[in-house]
This record gives sequence, C-alpha cells and structure tokens, in this order.
Amino acid sequence: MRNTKQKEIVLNNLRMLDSHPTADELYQYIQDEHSEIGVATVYRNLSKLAENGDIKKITGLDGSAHYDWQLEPHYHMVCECCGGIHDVLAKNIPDLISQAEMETDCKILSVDITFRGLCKECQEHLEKRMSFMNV
Amino acid sequence: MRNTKQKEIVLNNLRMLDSHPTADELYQYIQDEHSEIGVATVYRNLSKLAENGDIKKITGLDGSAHYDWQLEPHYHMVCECCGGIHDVLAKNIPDLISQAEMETDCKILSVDITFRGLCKECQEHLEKRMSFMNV
DNA sequence: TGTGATAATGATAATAGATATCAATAAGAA
DNA sequence: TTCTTATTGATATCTATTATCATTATCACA
Repeated sequence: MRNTKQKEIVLNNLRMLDSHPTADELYQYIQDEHSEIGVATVYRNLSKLAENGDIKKITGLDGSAHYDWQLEPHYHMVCECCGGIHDVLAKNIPDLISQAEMETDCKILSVDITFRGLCKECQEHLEKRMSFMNV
Repeated sequence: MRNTKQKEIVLNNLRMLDSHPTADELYQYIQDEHSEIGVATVYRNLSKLAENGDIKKITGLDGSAHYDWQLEPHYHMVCECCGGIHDVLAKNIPDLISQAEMETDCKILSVDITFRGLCKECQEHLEKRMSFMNV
C-alpha cells in the first residue's frame, strides 16, 4: 500500500468526523476542500484502510458501510429512529471471544457488538410529540 | 398483515434452511417448487416478516441481508474465508443491554453480536494447504 | 538524483441488491 | 356475497459499490 496524498486526505478527513460517515458522505465532505479527488478514490481508500486495520468498517441500519477512525475497542448503538451511529465504550464487556471459541469449533478473530434502540435526541422528540398528543 | 399463501411459502421454506440465506438465495430455492412466485414477493415478505419479528434479519460479510428463522436468543459467527454464517448459542452472555443503557443515554432495545473468524471447515482446508507447502 | 516498474488515481461504465410502480388479484371484514 | 384494500408478479428504477482503463505518481533501486 503506497502512501498517496489522497489516502492521507481521506484518513485525515475521516478523523475529523465522529459521525461514522459512509464513503459517499465522506466524499461529499472532502469535496469542499479537495474537489479534485474522485469518488472511487474515497471508496477505494476506505476499503483498503479498513482491510489494513487502520480504520474500522461498520454496518448501518440499512446495511450500508460506515467508517470509524477510532481503533480502541468499543461498540456501537444504531438509532432505529434517525439511523445515527453512536459509540458505546462498554468497559466491562467480558471475554466473549474465548467463550464462543470454546462453544464452537471456530477460530474467532473479532467481535462486533451492535446495540439497537433510540438515542437521547430521538427519545426527547418522541416524548415531546407524545405530550402534544396528550398520551 | 394479511396471510397469503406466498407469505406462508416464504416462511416455510426459510424454516427448511439453516444456511441463513439471502432473499435471492431463498427465491432461487423456492423456484424449484413454486416457480410462480416473483422475486419482489420474496424480498417483500422477508422484510415484513423481519419487521414483524417473525424472523430475524442479519448482515453478511459484504453487508448483504440474510434471514434467520430461529428466534431463540443466539448470535452469529461469520467466516471470513467462505462467508458462511454459523450459529453461536453463547448461553452465558451477560446483560449487555442494561450495562450499555447505564453508560449511554440511549434506550436500547436489542443487541446483535457477530463474531468473525474461520469456521472449522475453512481451518481444515487451510491446514491442509499449509502442510502441502511444508510450512 | 534519475529511472523504471507498477500501484494509485479520476472519470465513468457496469453490476447487483434492493425498492418502486402499477395493473391485476385475492384476503377477509361486514 | 360484496367491497375495500393489501398483496402479488412483472418489470423499471434506484443506489451503493465495483470494474475498467488510460494517465499519473510513488518509491525501490541503480
């Protein structure tokens, strides 16, 4: 994997965002400063960086690929209302891998834990709407 | 949600498979006996059944939607070699939901746990290949 | 520091999984 | 039975992502 200025721009811009963007969202974001960079380049670099372990690829509500620059072990919470992806640190998550390896005959390399629910904002919107309806 | 013979066929055929098929794979499978059923019908019914909680929707390696008739709480292991999806019962998984709810301000409704690694078959193939190469 | 092999780029065509459209049909409440 | 309307099947469409390909840039090595 060669180091190109495009790859650096992709990685640096991803690191500016905590929103876990899709490839296309990141592409749009990068356009402002670097309109010379093509979509395919953004898609390609994100794939390769993820393959290489420099970033993480996560799956959104609709199955679309989102990217996360944060490498520290953590998990995600996908809001079923707004589709937003939030971080969950979950410090006390036990060693699920060794447990699952003992149970199955598989060699397990990683775990993804994805919570689904309602984020704080969507809960508040919902409560507001409920109170209007006098429920 | 009305009960149609197509919906019943989709559900019954899904229940015959432990392979966690995609909508298209299930469509192909159903074709043998019921060539009259259209693709869109299979896609639609799987979506609705999942939305309704009658089946589960899971995400494959490439982000494609797979379906699982098994409703008992269990998790999945996706083989990075063959892409196959295997069940993990993981009886002793602790209450991650309440833990994550305490940590975040989110209302959490469910967790998906997906292990990634190599299934038994792929491990064996790999070992065989390695021994040929005298590694 | 130049040079050559080749990986990466950007524009765009192609692919594939999934959804939307729409006229015809069938479910099921009254 | 009759009526309303959800569902169906065929197919067009959409959209995220990948493939193609000529051009350009990187970087190992002379």
